[in-house]
Amino acid sequence: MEEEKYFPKEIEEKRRKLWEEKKVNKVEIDRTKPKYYVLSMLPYPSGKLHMGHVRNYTISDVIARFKRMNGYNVLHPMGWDSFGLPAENAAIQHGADPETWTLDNIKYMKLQLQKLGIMVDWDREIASCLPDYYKWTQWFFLQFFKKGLAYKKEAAVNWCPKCATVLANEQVIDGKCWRCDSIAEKKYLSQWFLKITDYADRLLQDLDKLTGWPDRVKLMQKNWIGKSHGAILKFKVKEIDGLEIPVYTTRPDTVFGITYLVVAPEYKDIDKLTTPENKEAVQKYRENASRMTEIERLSTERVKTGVPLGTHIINPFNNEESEIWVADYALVDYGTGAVMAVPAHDERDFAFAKKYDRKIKRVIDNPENPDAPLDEAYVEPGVLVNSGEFTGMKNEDAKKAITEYAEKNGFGKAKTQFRLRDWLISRQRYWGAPIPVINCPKCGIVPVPEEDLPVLLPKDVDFSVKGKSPLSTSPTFVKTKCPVCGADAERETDTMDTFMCSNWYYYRYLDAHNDKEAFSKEATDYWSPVDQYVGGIEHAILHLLYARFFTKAIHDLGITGVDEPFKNLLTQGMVLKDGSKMSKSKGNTVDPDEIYENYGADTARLFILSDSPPGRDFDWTDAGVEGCYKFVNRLWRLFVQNKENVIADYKLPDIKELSPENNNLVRQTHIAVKSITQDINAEFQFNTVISRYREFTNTIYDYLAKKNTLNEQDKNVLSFALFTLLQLVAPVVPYMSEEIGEILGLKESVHAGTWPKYDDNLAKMSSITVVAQINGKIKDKIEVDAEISKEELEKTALNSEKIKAQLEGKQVVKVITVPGKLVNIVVK
RNA sequence: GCCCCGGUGGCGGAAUGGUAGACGCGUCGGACUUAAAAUCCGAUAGGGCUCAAACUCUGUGCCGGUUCAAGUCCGGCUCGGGGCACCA
Repeated sequence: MEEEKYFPKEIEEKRRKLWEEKKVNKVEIDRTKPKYYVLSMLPYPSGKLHMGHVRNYTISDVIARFKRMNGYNVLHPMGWDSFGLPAENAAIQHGADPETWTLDNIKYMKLQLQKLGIMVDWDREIASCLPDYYKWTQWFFLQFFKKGLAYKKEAAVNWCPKCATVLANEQVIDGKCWRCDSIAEKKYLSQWFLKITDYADRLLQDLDKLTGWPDRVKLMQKNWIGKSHGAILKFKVKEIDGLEIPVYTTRPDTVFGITYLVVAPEYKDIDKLTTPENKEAVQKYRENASRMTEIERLSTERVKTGVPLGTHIINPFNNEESEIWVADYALVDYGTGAVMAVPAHDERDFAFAKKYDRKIKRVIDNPENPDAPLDEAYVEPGVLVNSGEFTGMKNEDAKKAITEYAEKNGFGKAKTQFRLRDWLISRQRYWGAPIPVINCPKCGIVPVPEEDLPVLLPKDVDFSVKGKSPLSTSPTFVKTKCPVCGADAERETDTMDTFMCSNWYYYRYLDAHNDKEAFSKEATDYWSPVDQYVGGIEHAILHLLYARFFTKAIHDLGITGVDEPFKNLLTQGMVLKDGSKMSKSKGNTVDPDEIYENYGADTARLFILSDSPPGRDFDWTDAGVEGCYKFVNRLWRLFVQNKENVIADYKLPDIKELSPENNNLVRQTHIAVKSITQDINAEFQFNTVISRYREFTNTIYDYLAKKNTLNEQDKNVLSFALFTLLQLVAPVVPYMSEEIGEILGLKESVHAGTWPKYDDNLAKMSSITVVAQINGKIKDKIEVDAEISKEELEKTALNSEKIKAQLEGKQVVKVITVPGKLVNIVVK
């Protein structure tokens, strides 16, 4: 018999074109079905797909296909996070037009994605760099501005002195400029911020609602938001009437132990607080600090430094005077920018006090060991000493008592503090969405009227300009009229952080061509929230937190009804090659095109799901691809070699009428359906799903190996097994299963069909193996009827020859019987 | 430093407290072939005793505990990975 060989390239090419022509993945609102929105993090169009993309999109695609076969109306869209630095660098380095560069990459990568066989409704494709998209990014900015959620203030940015340019956080690697290795400095510029801190508490509290998120990610967000409880305490400055320094502390109980006070180098009142004798030293220290910040980050042993200002605070609790110092271990943008120093009970203050010979005053004792020497800061709970009327209190109680005392006397109050800072969205960059505001000399900051959106990116810019946004070099862009008073005015030349674009893309897919609004309420009401989000763990904090913030903000503006965007989250691990991270510099990357060419996308999909659970790192090996290619061929042969025996409209006789082998095969089929369905539903455990594919395939091969000829019953049972297998593998190997469905005479696409159901009564074998143990050690394995009663099972085990021999001369204390599993006989 | 997660054959990894190592990769042996590729069959944690089988002991990073029964639960270490990092 002439064997029909498996040629993946031909099949995949043919199928892909058919799917695209027929738009088989087109999806619309359909209220007759439950909806399911599966989303994968959209790629940056860097040039070529990498294996991380392949893994990400295969996972989401298999979920999408599985859900569609289970009767859901499934949306699985795709788009491009297409603003960003690489495009701009291409412009700087070889004069490319960022837009052309980006759109060319999109074109190429889109084909690569289509070759992967993902079921995407490409009519909903979006690209964040196109005006019909960024118009709405700008529109959202304006809504935030109107609500007071977007504001401008002076802020520190990373600055490369050699390139004379601002660096994004990601461009500062180990404290150095990514391009020239100069030490990055801090510089102060007026920048746009979004007030994410207004949402700190809700972002924290609502983490509890996200039961479908990995605990790890929720914990990372929780730490990032960093809520703490403490107090603001205000200290009068002895030398300056009316000037107070407020500090934030989580340890008001240690207030009697203050021996000095520290302000950050950028503290606003620092000039007032510095005496003329100290002016020079303080000035020098502050200059150094601005330069040293990043260098210091490099050192593991952070040496604390500081200089005194010459002024003093008065502690209102005991009227003691203490020096005020400037030290860079105080952070200007956390708390009040000033810290009360209690060396006896804070490790940092202790180290500083030792270095500069400051007084260390103990105010909390360990009740179990009150005379222990203070070799290091004592930070454990204890009892207050040397603390006036609070002496003798437990320190936890004293926190409250001292805060209340301060509040009553007007020099303090309780305070909840977050580590989360407002989100700096200004970028002095070209390839981003322009911030839609106008600076008018008379009216100040004026938002661009909504009807004038989008504010288009100009083409006439100089990319090589240093130290400011390239937009500022455009003669046509900057000069404009004030929309309020009509006077000559200038446009804002900063663009928005690309995270602002990726904040809301998953809503645009829902109504991608709407030119009246960002998306319709009808579309978001139907599709939101995202049921399953799939993407890399590297976005655990920033993107996922910004997107949550965005959703809450537009929820409060009445734009959507949901206040959490992503119901379930799957964070997939990295793709490694032979144990180490794939990277161009190591030369160990794998090109998806090459895999498509040599093995086909089906094999690539199968392999990338097969060896590791989705959440773990995955090691790509050449041997592994080969192994999966063999299995795909084995599957192909199983179907194609038996096509003569397959009955498309097979009928399955009652289980009681089946021959023993057929009975067995029917049961094995139900077992396969059950375990595969459960493994996908539980945790998207595709690695075990693929193991089951192999087991079930082996079962059918074994069945056939024992048959020379097939009678009618055999053919019907075999057809049942084969069609079920075909449905089960369809989400993972979509091209091959579609081709085989046609070869075997299916009238409609296997992907449009339904997911097989299982019968719990049939999803088990008629006889099972049970272990007989003595004191927990296995002594025998016995074959029993699956329906055997507990009593019968116990009797059978006790009657086993091996068990009887072992029980000789011993006394049975008790017998534990677990039906279907084991019998354990406890003896002494 | 603080927080989190892991440690199972040569490798990737399976295992609702109930047969540890499913499934695969690799390796070894065999069949088919003039030969090779492909394919198919078998073996594959370690040790003891055996010609062989049967049998038996030890094994999930280390030490201890709970339990009839522990890779799984609890306590204490240790090694590896990740997140945050002077947050007062």
